[in-house]
Amino acid sequence: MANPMYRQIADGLREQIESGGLQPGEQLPTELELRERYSASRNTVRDAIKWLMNLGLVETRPGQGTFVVKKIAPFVTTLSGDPGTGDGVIFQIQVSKHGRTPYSSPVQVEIQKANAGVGAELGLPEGSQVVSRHQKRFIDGTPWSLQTSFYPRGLAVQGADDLLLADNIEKGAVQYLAETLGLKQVGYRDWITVRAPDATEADFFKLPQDGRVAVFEIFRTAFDQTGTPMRVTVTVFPTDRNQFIVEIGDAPEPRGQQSTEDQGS
Amino acid sequence: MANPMYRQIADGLREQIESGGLQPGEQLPTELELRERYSASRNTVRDAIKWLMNLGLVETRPGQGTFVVKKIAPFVTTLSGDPGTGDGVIFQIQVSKHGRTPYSSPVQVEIQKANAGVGAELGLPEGSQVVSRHQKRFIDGTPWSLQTSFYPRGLAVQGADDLLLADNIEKGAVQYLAETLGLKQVGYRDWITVRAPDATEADFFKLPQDGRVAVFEIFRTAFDQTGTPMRVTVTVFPTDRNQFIVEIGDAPEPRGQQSTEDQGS
DNA sequence: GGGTATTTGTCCGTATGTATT
DNA sequence: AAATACATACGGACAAATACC
Repeated sequence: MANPMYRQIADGLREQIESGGLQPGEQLPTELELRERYSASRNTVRDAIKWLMNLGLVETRPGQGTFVVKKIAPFVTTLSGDPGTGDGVIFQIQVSKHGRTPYSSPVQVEIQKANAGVGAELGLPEGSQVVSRHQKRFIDGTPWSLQTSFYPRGLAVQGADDLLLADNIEKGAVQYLAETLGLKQVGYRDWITVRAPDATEADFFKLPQDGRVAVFEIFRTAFDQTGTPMRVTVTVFPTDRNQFIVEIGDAPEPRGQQSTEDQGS
Repeated sequence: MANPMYRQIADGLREQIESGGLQPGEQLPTELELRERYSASRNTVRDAIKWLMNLGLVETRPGQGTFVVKKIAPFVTTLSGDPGTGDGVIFQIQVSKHGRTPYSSPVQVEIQKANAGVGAELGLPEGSQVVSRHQKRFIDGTPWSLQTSFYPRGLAVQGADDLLLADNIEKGAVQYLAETLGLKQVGYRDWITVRAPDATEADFFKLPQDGRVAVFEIFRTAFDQTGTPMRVTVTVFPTDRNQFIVEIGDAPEPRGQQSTEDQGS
């Protein structure tokens, strides 16, 4: 009896879940029933359920019960796309291609002082101003990613006025910059990290506030034909519904989205 | 008073941590002290600390106390390397280049029946046999990743006998296959997911068993000059000490590892 | 090694609040 | 309004891990 009782209870339930005895979406016995079944106090049963919650296996709904989590059908984004295309356009294309419905919110534009990370990445002097363009993205109505692009303020001054327009740029900001300023995006570097969501992100993605579900944070720095960084785009994706693909060298087309276990809705 | 008391206590402590009032590695007040400071019961104080633990801000050590977590200096792996080089060689090069010390355990070789995922990815019929080569990797003595490569059993039969040797192949398995069978790796596809670690992984990486710290799982399918998959490599990396970079098109060299906040030891 | 104090971990019982049906 | 089920909060008891003498 090495393990504490709440772990044994948790393991028992876990086995039922992983063996399929309890299907995704199905309700677990109530705390009272578990208390009797395992001859434990209600608090001990609750500890077991908290453990399973931290593992992401179950979720509780006050007034209803405890349920086996249904996995969200993940969306797979290919990071190694055309080096000359903007992120918004890529999102629309990739999502549509898989028969799902993309939606991008109107762009929220601000002029900000660059913070340390973005300023350094863009190669701007301390305290420079940047144009920030923020968007929320959805797939099939589900909140999917939060994206903010930063452009040097100088670009807008040099003639790319529409960068300051609080509206989607039809052909994408990258294409627009190519047409107005001759700035061609010839490559980018993505820096991928995983962290706990902040309160705003948890709220938007409807994630639990306690940080159980982490988010990807992808910093994309894009370069023009002179090797100068022309934008930094920071996109945040919940890890419970996003996966990524990178293709290097010659790789045949994948056979479609690996839908691990699409447990539908 | 919208928030429950344990959240208020947690927020108070959180502010002290994020403002720097409590430094990484520093000990928090004991449960007894917090109980008096906030006029709450010990269990309520413990709920507050559990909340902070889930957020990854503190850790508890039985018999000692509760401490602000010290972040591990992350290692950044570039996924978009030379399309013709194997993963083991890349690991050695990249880690050494940043002045850190790589170590790869001896290879553990097994012949297995391919599971559904690997078999499909390699394009093998149901139930085919594969050679599995497993390695543990460390950086500066810290467990860093678990890697398993799968090769079609046929390759060993066709003359690549050393695939079955339980030992590191000096120049890397990929180079070895090129020399013996003329199989050149010309590209690969990485599929990046994040999930909770299983018990074995949590144990090896010294992660908490409750799944607070997630792991990256990267499926790399590598292709030979005929477009045929020649290997599948699955690597697991804890998200608390790993980040990734992908470079597409023309991107200048990064200025070195972004050492977010290297909070030393 | 032993003994003791400190600190967190587990487990119990109970009461009351809040969300949902 | 009533019943059900989870959420919060309190108090107490003992166990286990650690540090120190």
